[in-house]
Amino acid sequence: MQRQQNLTKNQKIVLDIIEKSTEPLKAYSILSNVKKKGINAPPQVYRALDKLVDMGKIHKIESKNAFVACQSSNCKVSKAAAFSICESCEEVTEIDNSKISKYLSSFADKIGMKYKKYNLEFFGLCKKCK
Amino acid sequence: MQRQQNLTKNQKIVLDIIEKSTEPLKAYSILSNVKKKGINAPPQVYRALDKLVDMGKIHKIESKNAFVACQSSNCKVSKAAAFSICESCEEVTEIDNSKISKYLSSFADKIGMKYKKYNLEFFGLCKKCK
DNA sequence: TCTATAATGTTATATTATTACATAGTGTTA
DNA sequence: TAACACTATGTAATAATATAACATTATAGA
Repeated sequence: MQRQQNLTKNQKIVLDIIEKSTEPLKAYSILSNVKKKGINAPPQVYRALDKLVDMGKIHKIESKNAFVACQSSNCKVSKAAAFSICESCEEVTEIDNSKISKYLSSFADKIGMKYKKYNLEFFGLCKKCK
Repeated sequence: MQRQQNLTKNQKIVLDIIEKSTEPLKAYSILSNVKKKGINAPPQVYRALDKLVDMGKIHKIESKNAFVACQSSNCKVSKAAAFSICESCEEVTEIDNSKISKYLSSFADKIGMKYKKYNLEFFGLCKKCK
């Protein structure tokens, strides 16, 4: 069974490039960037991405089919993530907001759901673009 | 300029099938269901879907690449949407929650963003599957 | 070492979405 | 009505995203 800190070779390569990026990366963009490191085909990238998401090391921005490194240590536990996305400059920022988490888990209780995780994507114009 | 209530032929066909469905529908599933009505190719479906989303008549469940009819009259204005998704039975339910909206718009103020819309997907086990 | 399991590599293919361009309808106004 | 801009439609081709299937190799325990 794989542990948090024991990333495999491909997982390390993929995580590394995502962490170095200032913007969300798409799977095929990752692929083209890691060809020189011996990763040749989509499944190798997608497998690494899946595991990294499971571990909470990265998040998928669903509305963009792109991946960002987790910027919040909380995610390792909750796998919950919230992002603000600027519709002008495309900047994506992770919102580390325990209030949202708390609110949603109490909301889950109220409607009788068992809380697992959530994904929140919040669109608008950032400070700079406003 | 197109108005809320004046849907075009293709938009009506697509909206109709989404409204009649009890689960989120994918674009190509919609396509195969409307071939008998004279819609033959993906762009016809995607164009209708785009417009319907813009109008707030339907929402896209990003994590599933699928579309559901809006179940809340509020969305027409805010284009904000929240869903609970059961990971066991796949049931998707729209959460009409003004608290979340209010909270997020005040949050936007706080971080200096101009609020446009949000998409929240909330995963867990529903009452029945728990 | 043996064995079970996880990870990797590879080819092919499925699924989702868009581009590009031709055609037809609709409303406005000169 | 004719000319026009604009929206919607139809169609073929292709781009972008993701997975299936299977062979091989590495790794960790018993």
